[in-house]
Amino acid sequence: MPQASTASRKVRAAQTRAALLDAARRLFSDRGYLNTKITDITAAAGRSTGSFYEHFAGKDELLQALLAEMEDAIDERMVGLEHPRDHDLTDRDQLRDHLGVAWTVMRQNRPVTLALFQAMVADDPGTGRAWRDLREQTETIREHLEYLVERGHQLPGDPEFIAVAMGAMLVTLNYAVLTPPGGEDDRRVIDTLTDLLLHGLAGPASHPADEA
Amino acid sequence: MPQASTASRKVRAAQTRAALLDAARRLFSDRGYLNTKITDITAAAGRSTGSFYEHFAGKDELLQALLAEMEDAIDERMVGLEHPRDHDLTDRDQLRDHLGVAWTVMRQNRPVTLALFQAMVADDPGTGRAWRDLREQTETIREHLEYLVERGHQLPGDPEFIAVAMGAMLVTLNYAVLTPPGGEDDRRVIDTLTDLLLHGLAGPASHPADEA
DNA sequence: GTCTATATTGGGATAGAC
DNA sequence: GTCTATCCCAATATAGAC
Repeated sequence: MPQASTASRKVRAAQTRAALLDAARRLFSDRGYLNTKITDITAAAGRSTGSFYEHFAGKDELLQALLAEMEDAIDERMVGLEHPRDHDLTDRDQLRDHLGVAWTVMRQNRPVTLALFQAMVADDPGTGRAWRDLREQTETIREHLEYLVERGHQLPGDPEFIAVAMGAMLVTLNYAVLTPPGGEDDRRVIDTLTDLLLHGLAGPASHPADEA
Repeated sequence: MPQASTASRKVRAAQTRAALLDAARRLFSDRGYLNTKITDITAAAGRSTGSFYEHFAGKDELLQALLAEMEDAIDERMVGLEHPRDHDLTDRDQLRDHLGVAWTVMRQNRPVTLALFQAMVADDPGTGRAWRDLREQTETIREHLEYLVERGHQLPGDPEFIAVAMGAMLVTLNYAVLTPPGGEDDRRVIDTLTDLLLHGLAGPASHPADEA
């Protein structure tokens, strides 16, 4: 049975770990993952370098921990929500819903999504990691698109490619757009992307009847 | 007036410079810009480190030189080609033409475009460089979109944002797609992107009359 | 201009006291 | 577990002979 001192030791360890993760998040969203040094994190967290390695083997492992935390948070919010394969992405509301969730999650976890993006791009291009990562991240979208194809809908091309292309646009915009999350800007982004991806630059075709 | 030995000296210097640029191009497309060390370049070029600094102040300056070479090559091929603002990107042929040129140029200069992409993403996110770069690279598209708006066409959102979103998709796909340039794959990519951006996932609207 | 050899530095990682 | 102090190396950059 743990003594009081042992327990308190554990608590402090957890505090340190949390402080490191928190400092990392703050730094990542500002200077980015690549330019943030381990010493920057420890300094911002008010801990020592030695202490860092007691908790993480390196910066990449810390990023994995942040990712795990993010996924836990998402799972918690999504608990019990069914997500059947047969969503119709050519339905505006359903498409908007998907893009909205994706965008919101990315924005709310910007330090992490941004770090993952940098890590992906910093890797050697020849490894094909970028395609693999994008493919994984857009798995759900791909399934929905494949479902559409099965039902006889004519997509502009290969579902896998289209899904990756959509993902590429989203993650890069998430990186490039600086406006703070949760505001009016997010709504506008989601609306624009929805309409762009639904009907393209040409817009919803105005039926001859409408013009009369 | 330069002597024979002086001229030959200049020639050898130019050769070295060219060898360094060439080696860099080869390495960039494989391991990427960020992971390529200056010593890698000099080794691949069969020159010494000291010699490198005689030609470039650093890796970033070498990249600028590569960029300049690329722009020269483009200018040369585009010489005399008018590019009026009043292109209609809701016309399939014109849209496809723009996307095709953009994609082909990126692919043919993949070492450079890839390096520029990595450099853009590696920068601190807070500086807004990503948005600025994407905005610049899509200037032509933006102008065409603004022209459409002026003519009363309803775009899915702000022209600047749409142009950047299109650029984000293109440059990230250029990074992620590994297939060699110039092949059948390029044609398919261009076709898919054209149709996706023209009419979206829903596809060209089938008029009620067509279904009868 | 190009080379070899060396200086320099930033930052990741560990040793050992507490 | 946390700290301070130190080691270590990779990679940049320079010095100086040729």
